[in-house]
Amino acid sequence: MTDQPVPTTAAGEATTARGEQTRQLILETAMRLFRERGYARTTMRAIAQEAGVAVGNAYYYFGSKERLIQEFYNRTQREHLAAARPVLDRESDFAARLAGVLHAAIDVLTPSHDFAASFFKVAAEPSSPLSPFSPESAGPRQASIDLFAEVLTGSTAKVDPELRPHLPELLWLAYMGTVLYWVYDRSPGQARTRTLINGAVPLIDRLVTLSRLRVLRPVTRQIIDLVRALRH
Amino acid sequence: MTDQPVPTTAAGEATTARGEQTRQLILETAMRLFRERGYARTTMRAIAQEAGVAVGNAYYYFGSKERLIQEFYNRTQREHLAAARPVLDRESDFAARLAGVLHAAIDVLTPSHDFAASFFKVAAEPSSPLSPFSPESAGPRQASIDLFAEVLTGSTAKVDPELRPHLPELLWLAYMGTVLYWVYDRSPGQARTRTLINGAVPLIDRLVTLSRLRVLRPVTRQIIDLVRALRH
DNA sequence: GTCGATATTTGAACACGTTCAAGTTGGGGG
DNA sequence: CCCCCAACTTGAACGTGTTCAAATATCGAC
Repeated sequence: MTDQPVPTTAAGEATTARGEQTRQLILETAMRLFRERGYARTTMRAIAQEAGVAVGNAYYYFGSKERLIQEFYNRTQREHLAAARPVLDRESDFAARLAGVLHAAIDVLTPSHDFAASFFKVAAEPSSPLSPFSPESAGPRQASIDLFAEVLTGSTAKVDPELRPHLPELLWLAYMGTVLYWVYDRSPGQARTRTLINGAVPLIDRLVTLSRLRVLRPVTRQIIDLVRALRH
Repeated sequence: MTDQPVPTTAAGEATTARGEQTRQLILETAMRLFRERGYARTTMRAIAQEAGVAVGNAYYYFGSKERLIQEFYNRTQREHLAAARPVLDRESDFAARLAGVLHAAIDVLTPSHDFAASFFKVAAEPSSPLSPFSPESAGPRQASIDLFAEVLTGSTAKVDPELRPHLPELLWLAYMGTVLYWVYDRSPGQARTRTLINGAVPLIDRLVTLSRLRVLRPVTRQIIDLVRALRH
C-alpha cells in the first residue's frame, strides 16, 4: 500500500579526483539545462550527452533525476544563509531582520523561479526525502530554524517568555508559507511576494509585541498549547 | 522555458450511452486499483486490462493518468459538500459550524489517505490545472469558499464588518492548511489533524471575536489591507 | 436496408527514467 | 615492471506514460 518505489539507495559520492571531476561536470551540465529548458524537458540522456558521459554514469553519481534537484536545494540553502549574514550583522530591529532574511531568500531563489516550480512538485511529495518535513531534511531544516532563532536573539524585540522558545519554528513556518506563495506567484518578477513580505513582517512584528498584552495573554497561551500538542 | 508539456487537450466527455458506460467502467477500475496498489504502482496498462479495454481507450476518456486524479478530486469535493450539509443545518454556533465542516472534510478524505499523498503531489505543481489556485479550479474553489461563507452567515458570530467579506476566503485558506497538514500527518488515523482542528477552531473563533476590540482594530485593518494588496 | 458521418476502440510505436551485467582505468603492493 | 582490485564507465534493455493512424461500431437520413 505504500506508494512510490523507494528512491534508489544512498550516497554516490565520488572517492577519487577523477570521479569528483565527473560528478561536478554532470551537476553543472544538469543545472544549466534545467535553467535553459526546465526540469521536465531536460532528459537524463540530454544531460549525459551534453556532459559527454554515458547515461549510466550520471546514475552512478546521482541515483535519480530527483537527486539532482536535491543538489539544487542544498546549494540554495547555503546561498540563503550567506545572503542573510550581512543583514543579521547590520540590523538590530526585529522587523528589519526578519524582512531582510525573507527578502534574501527570495533574492537567492528568483533566478530559478521557472524551474523551481518543478522542484517544488517533487518536494511536495510527503514520502519524498526532499520534503521540508521529512527526516532526511532534518539537518537543513534545523539550520533554517536556527537562522530564525538568530533573527530573534539578535534583535531588541521584547517577547512573551512563554512564546519565545516556539517563535523560531513559527517564523520558519511563515518562511515556508512565503516560499509556497512565491512558487505560485505569477506576477512579473514575483513582485507580489515582495508585497506579501513587506505586509506580513510588520504584522508579525506587531503581533509579537502585542502578545505580552493582558487581553491577549489567553490567546497567546492557546497558541502555545496548540503548538505543544502538535509537537507530540 | 515554460515547463511540463501541456496536458493534452480538453474534455473527453462521452456523448453516447455506450461511451458513458465505458468511461464509468474505466474510472471505477482505476479508483479501485489506486486504492489497492497506490497511484504510482498502478499502470495505465493494468487499468485498461482490468477494465477489459485497450490502453488507448482509457486515454480517449481521460487524457492522462493525472486526469483520473482530477476525477477523484471532484468526487471528494462533492462528498464534502454533502457531508457538511447536516452540520450547517443543525448548528448555529460559529465554532461548531467551522469544526463540523473541517472534520467532515477529513472524514471524507480519511479512507484515501495513503494514495491521496500522490494526488497531492500532482496538485502541488503550480502549472497543474489540479492546483487549488489554478484558473481551472476556480469553480470548485469558489464552491468551497461559498461553503465557508455559509459557515459564517448561518452563524450567530459577530464579526468586524470590514473583516467579514474577507473571512470566507481566509477560512478557506485555513482549510487548505488543514488539508496540507493532513497529507503530511503520519499519526495513526491522522489523529494529529483532529487535534489541529480542535485546537485551531477555538483559536480562530476567539480571534474573530477579538477583531472588534479597540486595541486590535489596527491589526485587523493591517490584515485587511494586506489581503487587499495581494488580491490585485 | 444502405450510406455517410461521427463516436468509439484498438494496439503498435515512441520517448523517457532507470537498471545492470560487462567492460575499462588507475594506482598501490609485490 | 606487472598484477589486482576498487572505482568508475558504458550502453543495451526494461517498464511506463502517451500518441496516433487505422479499424470498427452506431445512428439518423434517405
